[in-house]
Amino acid sequence: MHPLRTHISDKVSMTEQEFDLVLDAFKPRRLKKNQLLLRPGEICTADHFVIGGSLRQYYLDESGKEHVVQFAFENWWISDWSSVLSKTASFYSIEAMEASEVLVIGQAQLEILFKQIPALESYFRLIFQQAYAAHQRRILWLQKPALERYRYFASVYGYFEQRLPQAQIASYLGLTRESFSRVKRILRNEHRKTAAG
Amino acid sequence: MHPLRTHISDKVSMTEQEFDLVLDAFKPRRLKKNQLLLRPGEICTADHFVIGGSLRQYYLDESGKEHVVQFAFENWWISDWSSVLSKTASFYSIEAMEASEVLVIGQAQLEILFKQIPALESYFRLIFQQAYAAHQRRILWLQKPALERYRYFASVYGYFEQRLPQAQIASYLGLTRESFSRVKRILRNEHRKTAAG
DNA sequence: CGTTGGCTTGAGAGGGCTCAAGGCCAGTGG
DNA sequence: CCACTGGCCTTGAGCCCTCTCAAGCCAACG
Repeated sequence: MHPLRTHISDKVSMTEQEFDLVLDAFKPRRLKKNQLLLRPGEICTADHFVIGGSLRQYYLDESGKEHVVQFAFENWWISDWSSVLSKTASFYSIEAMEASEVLVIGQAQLEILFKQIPALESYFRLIFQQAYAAHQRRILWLQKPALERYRYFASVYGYFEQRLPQAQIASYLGLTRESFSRVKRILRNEHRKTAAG
Repeated sequence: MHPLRTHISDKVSMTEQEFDLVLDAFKPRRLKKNQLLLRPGEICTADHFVIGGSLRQYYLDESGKEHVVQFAFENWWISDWSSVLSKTASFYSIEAMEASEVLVIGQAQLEILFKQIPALESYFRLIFQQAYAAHQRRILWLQKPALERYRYFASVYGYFEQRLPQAQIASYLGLTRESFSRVKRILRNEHRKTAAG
């Protein structure tokens, strides 16, 4: 079954015909490593469903530092919904971290589909609801010290962690690479002690 | 016009009959100052639309400190959607900061209405989409130094600021009361200089 | 083998925290 | 009318965590 179909079926029920309609509205797009899917200053007009690879959404601050706000892997959605909704310039970049493939759907197209297929709107309502809840949790643990942040990250992102460069994880955790490196050393030492008994 | 009707009409179009159906599904609830609308450990099963007053949603950490994640004023929605969705115990409290009145709707009831009135689901989809975008922005400025956080807060929350106790604002900004107090002094001094020329 | 990218280590600085007082009302009761 | 109280905000001193800046290390690659 198509990965998008699987993902939708996990949340709402949709007929084959409806899903075919949905799938027709998407265009596939391949991205090379480090290629940008969205550039800051552009108005984002589409949503993207990740078929393969991994992407990150980040903000470039005044001093040129990158702040990762979001990752996306297989079966995740990624977009700057703030820009889409308000039709204003995005201040985020979305970049492929590995060679990736995404399915693209324009917001206008999506709105049309919502009218035809209420179940699709239910699905997106759930997606946003979950994303919102996840971000609320993230705000909480961003206020904890570095070590706990990392522990939480490791527990939530589990095996994805291995696919991510340290610098990206550090940024996502709101840490510098250096501090992140030190945090990991502390954890390593704890494990050594535990292992040694 | 009913405040909820106004709020819905700003985002989607809905007939009188549909809106009457919606409104019938709500129950009003009055809260005294400091009264809890949601207690940690409870499963949250409802959404709440604020008619009057103000509420805050906060997390009590292991050391007993409160972390405000969200405020709600007139015409805002507030709930622990994470708990609603997953039907698990909430780790948030929602408390009235002033004597307040909210309209309550159970999630089950809401799902039924979604089936009957697709426009309502559109409305909620938009609400969540906006809430998500707002939280993403919040994550960004939570990483900036205290002064900038406060400036941003003041620019976004504008006149609500006067209705909020300092301690709540401090917590929302991820600061202690003391640090927040110092930040405000710095800003006052800046203004004095500017005013004096 | 030099370069480049990604990770680690070190030393010093600084922003925000903790703990502990101190000030300023508004409300209350003598 | 005034002292007392409790809530709320401010101030101060010292500390700690994380940042910055600067090297150093290692593996991959040309």
